[in-house]
Amino acid sequence: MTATARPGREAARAARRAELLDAADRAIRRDGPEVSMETLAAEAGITKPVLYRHFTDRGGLLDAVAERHARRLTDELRTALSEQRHPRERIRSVMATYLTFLERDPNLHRFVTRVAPSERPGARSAIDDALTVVCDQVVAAVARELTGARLDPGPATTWGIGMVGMVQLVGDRWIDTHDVTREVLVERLTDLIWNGFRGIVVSAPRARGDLRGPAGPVS
Amino acid sequence: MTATARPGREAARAARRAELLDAADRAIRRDGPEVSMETLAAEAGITKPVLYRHFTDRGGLLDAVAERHARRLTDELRTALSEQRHPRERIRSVMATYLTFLERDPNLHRFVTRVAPSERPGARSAIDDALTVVCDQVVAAVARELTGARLDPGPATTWGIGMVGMVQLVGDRWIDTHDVTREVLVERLTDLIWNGFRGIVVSAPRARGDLRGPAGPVS
DNA sequence: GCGAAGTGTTACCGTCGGTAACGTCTGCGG
DNA sequence: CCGCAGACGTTACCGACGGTAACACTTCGC
Repeated sequence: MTATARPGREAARAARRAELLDAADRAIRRDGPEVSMETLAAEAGITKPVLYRHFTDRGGLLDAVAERHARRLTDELRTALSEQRHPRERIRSVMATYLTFLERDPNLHRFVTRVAPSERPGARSAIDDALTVVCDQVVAAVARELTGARLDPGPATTWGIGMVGMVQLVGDRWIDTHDVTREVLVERLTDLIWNGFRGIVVSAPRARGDLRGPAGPVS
Repeated sequence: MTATARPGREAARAARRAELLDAADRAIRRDGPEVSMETLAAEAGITKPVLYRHFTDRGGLLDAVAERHARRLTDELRTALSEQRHPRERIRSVMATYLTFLERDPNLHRFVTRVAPSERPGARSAIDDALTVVCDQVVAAVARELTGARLDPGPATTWGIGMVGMVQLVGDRWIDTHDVTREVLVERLTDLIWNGFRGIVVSAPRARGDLRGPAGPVS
């Protein structure tokens, strides 16, 4: 617009894209996830073809919207996982982070976890990727914990993913009922997970340096 | 008044409905969950309006298809929960039941857990209900276990739902990778859950300890 | 035979995702 | 100053799909 010199066509395009995403975000928050492309465009003050010049298709747009939030979430989770030193606090921190995110905007969460993935039949959506990222983070943390305790890190993937799924469904139901406070929920989930691990660690054969088989560290 | 209450009429209609559902089931298995109503009708050897006379709309049809499988699953889970006496075996049995169901027809599972629910925007789908039923079953079992151990059954809902979510996501990812056998997966999940509970039950007043440190022997 | 009710059809509508084709403003090189 | 390249925006349309109206054929009780 003004004397912005030459912000670079590329940068300008990226900025415009961000604006469109902001508008889409507003529209989704307001009208739910089934908004038509027309409404999406109208919210941005333009018409459909412009949207299609910035995003390949509806799936691409929704995917991009979801990706922003997913990225924010994964970032927060990453710090939560890295900040806390004590394993139990780490678990609790992750739980609290996720549930806070969930509580902040339930509609958006529904959109991200339910609608956006199923909107693109075959393609791997950014949401799937984001969930994968979250799972990978947790899995890696679990694996570290296991190897630190001289245990076979093989089950880390299963357990890590399991924790994510656990929090996901619990959170999903909790949005509707809101039957307990977030703090209580966090406490309960942490209890279950923490005790689960402690039980495994305590009851497992603890031969030093005995990682069953040639199974290396988890990918 | 509709005094024409033929005894066979109602049954015939139900039978026809079942046929249509069978056809829909085949089509979904073959072409994925995004099948058009035309294809669905064609698979049954008829045209669209007939479908709409038996089911209110697309959502209703999909819902009915999903409900059958959901009912089968919940039945199997119910028996699995009631047959086994030992808590650990009960957990294992439920896990195995669900994963077997999952393995038997992955596309169908995807359809049931992903597509069908989001197909009806606001309405509570039969799938949601089915998931609720499953959760309720597990929650009740957990509550029984807790009260049996003279513990507060308050967290039962959280833990029960958490377990369901855990198995759900783990199973979902497992379909794609199939990185371990079902038996191993069942074992790992059972380990986590069982140890989680044992840890809680054993250490009613929670004792905190670092995983890496010399965790005091429990049990 | 005749209406009622069920089963089936064709032909259509409205919506929506997606696109082609056109107009407009801007800045650049001649 | 002219013209042209190209991004930004539009209108008008297509095709697919969910859903429905209207009509035709069988069946059965009266």
